[in-house]
Amino acid sequence: MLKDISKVKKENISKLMVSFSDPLRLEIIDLMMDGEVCVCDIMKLTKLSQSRISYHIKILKEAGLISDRQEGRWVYYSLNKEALFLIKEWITSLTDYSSNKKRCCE
Amino acid sequence: MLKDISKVKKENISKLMVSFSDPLRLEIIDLMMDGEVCVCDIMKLTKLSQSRISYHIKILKEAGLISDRQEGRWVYYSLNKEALFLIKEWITSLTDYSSNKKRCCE
DNA sequence: TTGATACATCAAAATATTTTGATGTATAAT
DNA sequence: ATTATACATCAAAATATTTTGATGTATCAA
Repeated sequence: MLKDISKVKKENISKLMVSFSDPLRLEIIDLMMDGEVCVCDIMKLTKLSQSRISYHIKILKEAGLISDRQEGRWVYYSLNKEALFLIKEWITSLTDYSSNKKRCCE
Repeated sequence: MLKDISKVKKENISKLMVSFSDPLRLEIIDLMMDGEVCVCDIMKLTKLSQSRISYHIKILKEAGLISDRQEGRWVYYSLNKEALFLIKEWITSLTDYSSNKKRCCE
């Protein structure tokens, strides 16, 4: 099964996956691929309301997917590589599954 | 379904991520790491209702994450490696993002 | 100190997802 | 032919998530 990875991190994986599960959040993540962004950047680029963006930012942050850095009035958000590696590791463990064909319902 | 990796991407990624976003589905995925399973296997192992399992199986299937193979009365489900590689590739593209620090809101 | 900017947070409404229990379909065994 | 098994599907109810609009807080500039 998921061995060592699952024991400590299953909760995290779940939250991370939820954080990826909204199209708007995927868009925001997409924007962060070019570097740090602040909410006003996202507003300009997506034409979405501020509170709506803040809401999604919060989900991403609580999942550990993004980090923030305040500078004066601005808060800069960026992708958290550690979290991305965690997911990648988990996906890799999935691709290593055994393809045994089993009889079921015996 | 997932054939043309570079082209389909975003829509599929979104569906795949949604399919990962439910704890029950993660459990089902976990069970599939040991090889094929049928609904009755999952029922025995998880003690969940049949229709509940079927519902989640459907989501996973529609996202392209699992494949099915019927044999008599049984339907065997297994993880679809192509889909897993697609996700991995996407996550990899995220980890390659640039970490530029930019001034915002100008 | 006043006003503007950048963002967070809140409660209510809108919307989407999940669960349940019932029913349907195909296969297979008697 | 009848019955049982394995699973799918459906509609309604339960639950969770998202959106909206208003308000709050901190920073900064005049």
